[in-house]
Order: sequence, then C-alpha cells, then structure tokens
Amino acid sequence: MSQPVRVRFAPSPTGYLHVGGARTALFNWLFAKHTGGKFILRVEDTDKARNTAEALQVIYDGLRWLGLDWDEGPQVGGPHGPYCQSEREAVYQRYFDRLKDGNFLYDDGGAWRFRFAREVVEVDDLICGKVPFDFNNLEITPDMTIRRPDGSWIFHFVNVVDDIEMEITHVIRGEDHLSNTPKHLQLFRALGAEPPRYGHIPLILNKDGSKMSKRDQGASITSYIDGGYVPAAVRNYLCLLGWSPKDDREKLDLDEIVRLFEPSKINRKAAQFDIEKCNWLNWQYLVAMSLDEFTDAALPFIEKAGIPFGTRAALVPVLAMVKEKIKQLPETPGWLPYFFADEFVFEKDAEEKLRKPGALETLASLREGYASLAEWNAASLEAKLKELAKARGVKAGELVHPARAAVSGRTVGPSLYHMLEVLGRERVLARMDRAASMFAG
RNA sequence: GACCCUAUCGUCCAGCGGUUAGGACACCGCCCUUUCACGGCGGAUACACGGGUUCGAAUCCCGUUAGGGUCGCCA
Repeated sequence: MSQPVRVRFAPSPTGYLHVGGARTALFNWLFAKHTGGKFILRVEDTDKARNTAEALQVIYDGLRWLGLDWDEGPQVGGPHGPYCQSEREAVYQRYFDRLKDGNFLYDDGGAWRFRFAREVVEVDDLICGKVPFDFNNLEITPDMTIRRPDGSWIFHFVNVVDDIEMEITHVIRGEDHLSNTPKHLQLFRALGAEPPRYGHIPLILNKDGSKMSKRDQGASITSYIDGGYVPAAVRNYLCLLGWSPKDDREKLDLDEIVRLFEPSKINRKAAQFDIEKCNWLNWQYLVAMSLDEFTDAALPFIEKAGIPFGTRAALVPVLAMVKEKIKQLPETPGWLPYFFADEFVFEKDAEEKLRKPGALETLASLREGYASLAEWNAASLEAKLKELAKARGVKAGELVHPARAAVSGRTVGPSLYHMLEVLGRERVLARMDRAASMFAG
C-alpha cells in the first residue's frame, strides 16, 4: 500500500443526492485528504433513459455545497477521462473483448453473461473484516449478466473496468454493495487486475429504524441547501454518523476531522438519522458565526420574505439583537417585520396584555418618562423603566409587557431596551400613542 | 426463503475482561430572567435474550430473536 491513495465517488444521476450517498462521498473525500491522495468523481450514467443534465447538476451542486471538491472528474478533467460512463464505450468494448477472448463469457439469448469460478471468494473488508462468499451453488449465485442484448453495459462490469482504468486503490461504498464485492473480485481476477481494497459502510436509516427513502425528512441534500443549513454543520453531522474522534467532541473543524479520519474506525452498525441533532449542530455553527457572516447567510431568506429593511447598515443592528434567538436561518424574517414597518398586526396575546386593567395607564406613564429622557439608549431606557416601576410600586414586568406589546404587537422578542433603542424615540412614542388609542375603552 | 452484516439510554457516539457503564441530542424538574430563548444545576432512561469460556463479562465464543442488506438484462 505504498502507492498513493485514489478513491472515487460513483453516483448515478437520479435527480437527487441522498444523505447516505453524500456521507459515502464525504468518507472517501476525507480518506483522500487524510492520506494526501486523490478523490475522483465518476458518473455512472449507463442507464440512458433515466439520465438528464439536471439530475447531474443536483449531484455537482450537492457535493460542492458540502465542500467536497474532486481532483478528477467531470468539469475538472484528469488523466483518466472521460469520467462519465456514457462516454467510455470504447474502453468497455476493449475489456469486453478481453473477457470474451479469455472464454469468461457466453451468449445467453443476446445478453452476455460472465461465468463465475465455482469456489469460495473471500472479501477482506476494511470495515467488516474477512467475509467469505460461496459461489459453489449455481442456484444461489447464477452467472452474472454484464451486457444487455442492445449492447448496453451492466453496472458490475463498467464499475470494475473503471476502477481498473482509473487506478482506484480503495473503494469505500455503501453496505448494499458488500454482496456484490465477491462478484467484482471475480471480474478483477478474470481481467488479471489487482483489485482495490474495499470498505463497506453501513447505511443510514430513519430515526425509527426504517429504511430511508427519497421523501423522508433530511434524505435529500437539496433540502439542506434550500433550508439554509450551514454546509459545515451538515458535513460535521454526517461525519458523526458512524464515525467519531473517540472522545466526546462533536463540533469539529474539518482540519481536525481530516487529521483523525480512519476508515477502519467507521462503525459497523447502521446509524439512524436524527434531524433534531443535526439541527442542534447547525445552530452551534450559527452561534459561532460573526455578525457579518450571519448577515450574509440570513440575507437570502430576509429578501425572499420581502422584508423592507432598506440598507444593510440598517439591518445589521437588528440582526445583532435577534441573532441569538435564531436556531434556523429560515426563521430569521419572522423576527423582523415590526422593525421595518409601522403597520403590523397585533397578536392575540399582545392585545390581551394591553387590555389588562391598568395596562394603558402604566404605558402612559412610561411614555411620559421616555418622552423626556435625556439620552435614548438601552441603558437609560432600562434605568428609566425601573425607576418608574419602583415609583409605582410594581415589578418591572408590569411596564415591560405592555410596552413590548404596544411597540411590536407581540409578547416575545429580543431585549426590550435594545429593541426600543434601535427603533428610536419617535417611532416608539408614536406606537405607544397608537396602542393607547387602539385599546382605550 | 437462501446468503451476508449488525445489536450499549428514544437517537448518535464512547467503552475493547475488573467502570458508581461516560458524553451529546431530545425529554422532565429547579435556578437565572422583562418575554422567548441562552446559560447554570439536577433527574429519568441502555449493555436484546439464552447458553458457555473465565476468579470475573457490555466487552470473547455459540445459539435465539430483532433490524438492515443482497439475491436483476437497476445502480
């Protein structure tokens, strides 16, 4: 194993990138980075009917979003191209002829089948260990078709040929391929090629243990992109599904993961996918962002919601207040409307706060106190409110609640004093006046 | 059905012959607090079952059960 590591991710363009596939790609990528090897992307698009350019784009977008750049493959080229199987007809024909000349193939109604050696083949797996497969029973393991009557190629054959041609040294793939591996080993031997080392990683299941399919929550990488997840967070979460640094750390820098990653340390049991924990990690990344980074990340959602924030300079101070409340980026615009529009609907709970006996009276006294405040900032606003509360012999909350309701139409929000500071005296007093007349009588 | 993989809190991850079985998410209390969050403190919950091996098993072996995978002219 002195030769440089060459690993590959070989997806079929089906129109979406499954988290399981993404994790497979990630583990391959990590292994390449860890060993200083190469990560190759190969598109297995032999099924012409199903493959479209859009479906392929989803894979490229998903991998790039996760930061999994490929050293060789479509769009970047490389010495072993082309990297789409649909363009490698001549290569397959050459290998096919070799098998045919070696008497490994026979015609079965127009399809070509590969004749298995009838013996025990042992897979020596990086993750699962040595696993023997018995080919002696023809019923259980019938010979394998490698070419259809229409001349198109079957997965097993092109997969092996390309692994040979692309000089792949390690194949890290889903456990669903474990049973295919002895068949592939037979093909390697028939072609006189040294097989790569294999490592089969367990599948990802739903939280309840059922098989994860296309429509299940969190199954598609596109859903994370659209949902405003932090790519590094999703990547981090995926790393933790079946692998760990063997201590209790969970939020890990990519460099650290690259340094520690070992395929042999991957768990052998299937992991169940927990979107809640993924969300928590994502939030950890959100918390760690600078205000500027957070603004960049949240902006698309704010714009999409049509919040008339004006300039970035006006937006940033508001986000500074609200950032700590936000667990998911798409929630962001929900915290903003009343900062940028005087017209807003009062929530039912907020109305109740203002209808409470004495609420308008305390609000009026606060309004008066604020109207004459020398300096308009969070500290002075707080001091004034507390002074008035004390004078009236009530808890601060008695003033805070109606004030918040009057100014924002809500019962929850960021720190009241900071909110009032950002809103400015003029708007605050006007909104208090408006609430006073709205809820009078 | 046959073959293969797997089995620690609800979930993820530690543990690799001797631990009060640890951490995280979620959950439940309490505290903090102007709301909601955050934070702090505390709690409940796990070695699937049955046999071995051993002075001693979550850890090793064998069964059973359960889950998953594969048995295509899909990939």
